[in-house]
Amino acid sequence: MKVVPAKFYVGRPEVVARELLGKLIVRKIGRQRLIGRIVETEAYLGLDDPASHSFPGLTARNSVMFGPPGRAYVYFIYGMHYCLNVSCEPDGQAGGVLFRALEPVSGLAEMARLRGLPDGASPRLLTSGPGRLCQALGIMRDGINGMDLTSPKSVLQIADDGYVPEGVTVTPRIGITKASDRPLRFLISGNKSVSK
DNA sequence: GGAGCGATGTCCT
DNA sequence: GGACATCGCTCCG
Repeated sequence: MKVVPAKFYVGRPEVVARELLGKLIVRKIGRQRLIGRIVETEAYLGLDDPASHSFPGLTARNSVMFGPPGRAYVYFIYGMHYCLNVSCEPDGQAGGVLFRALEPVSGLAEMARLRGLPDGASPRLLTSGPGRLCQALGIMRDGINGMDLTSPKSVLQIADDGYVPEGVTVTPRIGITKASDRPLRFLISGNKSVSK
């Protein structure tokens, strides 16, 4: 199992989003390691994508999207949820991939605790949805936004254990009002942890 | 099991 | 002041 290098993220978001399927998100909290397999992603493009946070141009909030590839972009939405993205494209160009769902692999009891669910709760409820997966991994803006996901020292990383998805399904993106027709959502076909 | 809806903070106009 | 890349609860069948 090795950390995915920064050059992986230099490409276009729709390519990176597709290739991230099957990779692992590794979250270190103290001695614990919470691990989930990426089963659903969405690509958000740059200045030509009205649904993207980078569409209005560079602001304080979206600056990570315009920065170097492989960094965590975390934002707060609907007054109570966080969402996790990774920046793509070279430094100076906007683009990113939203993580929409994981399949829990390791640390399920701690994920349930962070979610406020009883130990032994259905794995589906832990990390199927962008807000849920952030809560299950203890991800918020402070301390995580801007973090380099390609550094072995980071407490949040993307890793590759060689797993290759059998099938990939492409659909329009979910929960957006603008540009909701573009096929930029990617998921592992038939996976139980994909969001609704 | 599905439709409807309220909660609630931050950012940008 | 309004929109928002969401979630979980209620109510109905």
